[in-house]
Amino acid sequence: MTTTIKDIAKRTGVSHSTVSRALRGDPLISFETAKRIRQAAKEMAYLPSAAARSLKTNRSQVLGVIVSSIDDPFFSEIVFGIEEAAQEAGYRLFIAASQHDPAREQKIIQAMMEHRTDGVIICSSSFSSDQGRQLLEYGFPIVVVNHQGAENFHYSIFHDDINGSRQITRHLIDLGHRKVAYLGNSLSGRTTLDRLAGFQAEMQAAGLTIPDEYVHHVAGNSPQFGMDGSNYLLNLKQPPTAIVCFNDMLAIGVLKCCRQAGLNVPDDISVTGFDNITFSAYTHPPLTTFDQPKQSIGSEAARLLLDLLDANPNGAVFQPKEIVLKGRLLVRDSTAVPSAVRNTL
Amino acid sequence: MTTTIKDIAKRTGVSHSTVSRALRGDPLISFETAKRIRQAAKEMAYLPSAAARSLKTNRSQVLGVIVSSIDDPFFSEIVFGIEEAAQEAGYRLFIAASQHDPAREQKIIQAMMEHRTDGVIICSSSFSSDQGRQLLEYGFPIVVVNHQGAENFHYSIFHDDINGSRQITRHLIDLGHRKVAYLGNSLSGRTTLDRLAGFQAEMQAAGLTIPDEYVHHVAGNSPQFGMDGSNYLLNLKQPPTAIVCFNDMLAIGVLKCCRQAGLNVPDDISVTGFDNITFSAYTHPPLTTFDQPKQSIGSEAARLLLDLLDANPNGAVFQPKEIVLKGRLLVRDSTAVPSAVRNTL
DNA sequence: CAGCGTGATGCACACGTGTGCAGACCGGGT
DNA sequence: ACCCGGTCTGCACACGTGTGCATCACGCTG
Repeated sequence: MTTTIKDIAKRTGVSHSTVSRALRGDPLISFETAKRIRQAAKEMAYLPSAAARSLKTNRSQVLGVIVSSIDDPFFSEIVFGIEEAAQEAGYRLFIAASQHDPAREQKIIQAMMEHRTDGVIICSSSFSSDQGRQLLEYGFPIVVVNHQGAENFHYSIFHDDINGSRQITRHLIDLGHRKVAYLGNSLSGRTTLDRLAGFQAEMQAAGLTIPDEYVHHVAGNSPQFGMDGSNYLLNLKQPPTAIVCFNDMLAIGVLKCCRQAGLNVPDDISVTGFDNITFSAYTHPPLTTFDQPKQSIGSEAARLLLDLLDANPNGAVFQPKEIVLKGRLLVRDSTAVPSAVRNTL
Repeated sequence: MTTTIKDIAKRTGVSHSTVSRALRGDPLISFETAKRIRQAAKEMAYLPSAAARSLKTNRSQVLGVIVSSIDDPFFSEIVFGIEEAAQEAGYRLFIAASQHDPAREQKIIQAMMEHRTDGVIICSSSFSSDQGRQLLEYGFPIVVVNHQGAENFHYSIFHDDINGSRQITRHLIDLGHRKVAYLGNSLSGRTTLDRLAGFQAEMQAAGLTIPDEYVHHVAGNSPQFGMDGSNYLLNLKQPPTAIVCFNDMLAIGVLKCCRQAGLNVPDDISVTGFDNITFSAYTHPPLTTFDQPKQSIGSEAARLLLDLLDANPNGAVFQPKEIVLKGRLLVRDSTAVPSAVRNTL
């Protein structure tokens, strides 16, 4: 059996309320008594029951985290940031992966509500707005990561993807590329659209047109999908001289596909990624990418949510808040002057 | 306010006990009443309070998962397997990363105990036996993944690393390698020792000796550590013709280091990994590795734990159980006949 | 008509913790 | 002697759910 405050009360000869107060550090209890009680608690290896406390206080000290998939390194790093911040504040994490499956999402939401999670952080790109509304109706503080459906929720934190994508594109244009394609992931919703928008904006600013077939979407994030997508692009009548990939995962597949097609990166074709996941530094050639501060995004999201929790009990409705983080262009070796231009030098 | 069974009781004109029974599907309640109650519950958007239930039943429907680090793809995939199995059985996951930090581990354990987690799965390589004992004393069912300190716990599930490592080593020996080095991760405890043992056993079986300086350990799992380690090995007076790496993460760093040193893999030197993480198929050259069934390991661990939970309430002590899973050698392009041998052909 | 069994429901308590309120105790000032 | 204020502690109830037991209505049998 686990020991309870009643056991401690019996042993120290006080009431269980006194024990409760003493352990919570209530100044009502005299120092001497509190000391005795703490001592006894330690000796009896007392551990408070989170269930009982949460039942009484309506606070679970748990944050829910909904993520598209755990084994995507991008999300892993964000979760890492969340965990750091949560841990520090004495909160625990309740993590679940939606796997782009609506039925599964529904179960996750239900579970989080049943556990009376204090708040929820959504990093799932495919999160439906119906389900978001459902959470909101229950009064859950929600923070959205990565701009996903941010208009429905009031608190969000995201990376400036449009700007990042513009920088990537600018970099390629500066190198002399004119025929640039975009490879997106149709499952990534808003994020892929933002990056596409940045790409288009910068191309347009440079007076360059984008043939329809140069914008291609695949339905997943793995390198395998990157290979599929680049297969398509490389087999166009007019293949591009550079491919802007939605993220590093796809780019890694693109690199492999190019190699298999006998193309040398970056001499024959340039490839860019996005996110700067760990492995992007170890591809061959190392990937030019946009370094998104993933860990900061996670920890900022957690902090924002925690702030909301501190304020909400008053019933005070916060101002909607958006935090935008900026990353930086990381030029490595997968991009270079296109061969056509090089030959004219 | 959230609705409770009392609210439903008031609305349907029955007692709260009847509601409780009806919703739990107790056959004591007449079909008609149960139907009315279920209907009302749905209309009122009732969601049971996990805290209250868990307080009363002493079951939280939550499994604790302790992992070394979330952003290591190897662990991510194991967690993925755990989640699949847990979700199916109606259990939730409580994930925490120890980051090889004992203080942090202590906090994690405490949190899990306070939440009265139904059971714990430990995937953390650096988990101290003190803390394990602490968990056991509290009567937690524990399943250990990857052989880590399995002798202290009664239920474990792991991959046959010794055999896998032998196969990898055998493969290199068959190719003609005689000067083979092992690059381990000193933080991975038992796992790295098993793989080292397999390596040594197979080398010995082939009548080959291993110079002391051919066994080298680094203190982490990132590719960067792999680069550090291979830097050491390549600068020996007698550098090896093949490097057996503890895992893919290290191997990925080794590949990069070799390239930077102007060495061609596999023509100049062979490199092997272990685990078959997603990226090992996309390195250049694609990595020869040992495919460990990570997802199965996770789901098997969860299933074993769930079995324990079903049985334990009776107080019946289970037989200790070890489940050993086997993987398979995956020969890709990072290994080849050593140049010295090739030249004599 | 009494007695009994059966099926459906309510009563009351329990789980472990937190908290408003009352009350006990003590010392000091009139 | 009385009162007052301050300090400390206990009583009792609450949180939402689950469950043993008593209760009640009903129909059947002898």
